[in-house]
Amino acid sequence: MTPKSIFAQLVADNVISDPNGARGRLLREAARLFRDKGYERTTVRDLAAAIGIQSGSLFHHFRTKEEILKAVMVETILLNTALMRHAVAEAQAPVDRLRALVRCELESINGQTGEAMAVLVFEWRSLSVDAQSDILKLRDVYEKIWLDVLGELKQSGGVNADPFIVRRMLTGALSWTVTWYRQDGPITLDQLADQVMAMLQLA
Amino acid sequence: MTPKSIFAQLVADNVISDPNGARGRLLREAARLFRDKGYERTTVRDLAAAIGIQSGSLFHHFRTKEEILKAVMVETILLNTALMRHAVAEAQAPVDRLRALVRCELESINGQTGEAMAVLVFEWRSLSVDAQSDILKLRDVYEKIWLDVLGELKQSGGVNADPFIVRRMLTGALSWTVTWYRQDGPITLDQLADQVMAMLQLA
DNA sequence: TTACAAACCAAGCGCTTGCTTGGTATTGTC
DNA sequence: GACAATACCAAGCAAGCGCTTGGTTTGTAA
Repeated sequence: MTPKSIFAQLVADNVISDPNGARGRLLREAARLFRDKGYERTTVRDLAAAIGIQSGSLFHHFRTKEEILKAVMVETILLNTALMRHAVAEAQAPVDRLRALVRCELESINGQTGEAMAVLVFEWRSLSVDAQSDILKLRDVYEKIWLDVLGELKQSGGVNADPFIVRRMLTGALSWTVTWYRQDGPITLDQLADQVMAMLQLA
Repeated sequence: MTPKSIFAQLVADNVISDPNGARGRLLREAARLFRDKGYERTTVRDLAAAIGIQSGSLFHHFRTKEEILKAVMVETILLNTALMRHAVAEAQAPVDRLRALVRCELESINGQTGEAMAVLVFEWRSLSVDAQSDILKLRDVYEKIWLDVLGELKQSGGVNADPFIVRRMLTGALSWTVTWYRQDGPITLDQLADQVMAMLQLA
């Protein structure tokens, strides 16, 4: 299963929006604008202009501006949970599974879905409390994949620190790459994943 | 030199504002509001109300709202650079110096100056480009302290990964603690620092 | 007591915001 | 080709925003 075919399957199942449709196009542009300018600084007029419609017409597709932000986050989590699941399934040894997760999350953050992932990380506070708890449930599913792998590694002696804490530290470390890593820079995502493993003395 | 006396010295030297004065009080409240609600969602009326004056009166102390954000960031960096310098000076072995830096940054993020540090990390985009480059210069001084210590450790074989990358990963990991660590929770900041060192297989 | 600056208030201006409204094209279906 | 349903536009409203203004109070020092 390639990332592309996973994506196509989710679109077919109506889990995430078709990027060619109006809704999907808006969500992609919204993610880009939200990351570049922040949710608050992005106006509904900006969003509408990005897909070439009037600002009022936005509210035919979404009831509120916040609903757009939430949709970006929900679809991003669902997609990346699926990608993560497949990445971990293809590796055998616990260390390899961790590397696969690291590599996959780096790809999520710095690849195609990077804008949306950055929004997920940095625009959390812009959501209402209700929406936050909805997203949190989806995140728990995602996080469990990580915790299972880190738990294995702890038992086998690969890591010494607490899995929960390691995961939280890695969340911050990997998310933060969005602020400094450039795909067109001197190091590849594979090399970056290697550096992370080296930092943890696991390679 | 205790953290308190370092703070007092900086106030005496007019490097940072007296927390009892109007300006210092506003900056502390601003940091709290900016962290809790975000810069954009915090209005000048919120800021004024927090120290009990009218919104217009704010502009007697600061020319613009952005100037308040910038002041929060500048003072925070200057304070923490000084704290960091003293922390690293008191440790001897490279590993101990790294632990001192980790411990110090955890304190910055989760202690008294936590609100302001969170603002520094998460409200970066809300600054104008000019203000960003001003802050960046101050950050470089701060970062050099880290890079020197990590460079030593790399040479002595304590770490295998690239110092620049390790620092960036640690920046993310430690900053991220602001989103989940609680001072009144089950683990202390010292234990958290130990976990970080264990994660890096340095303890 | 006077003089003057710093600190503050009350009011509101000009603008932008998210969102609504009433109406018009466009599309799919039988 | 009739007929909804869908997608969109043009206009604008009510509220909130950062900031300004003219004037008053408070602190300080001669």
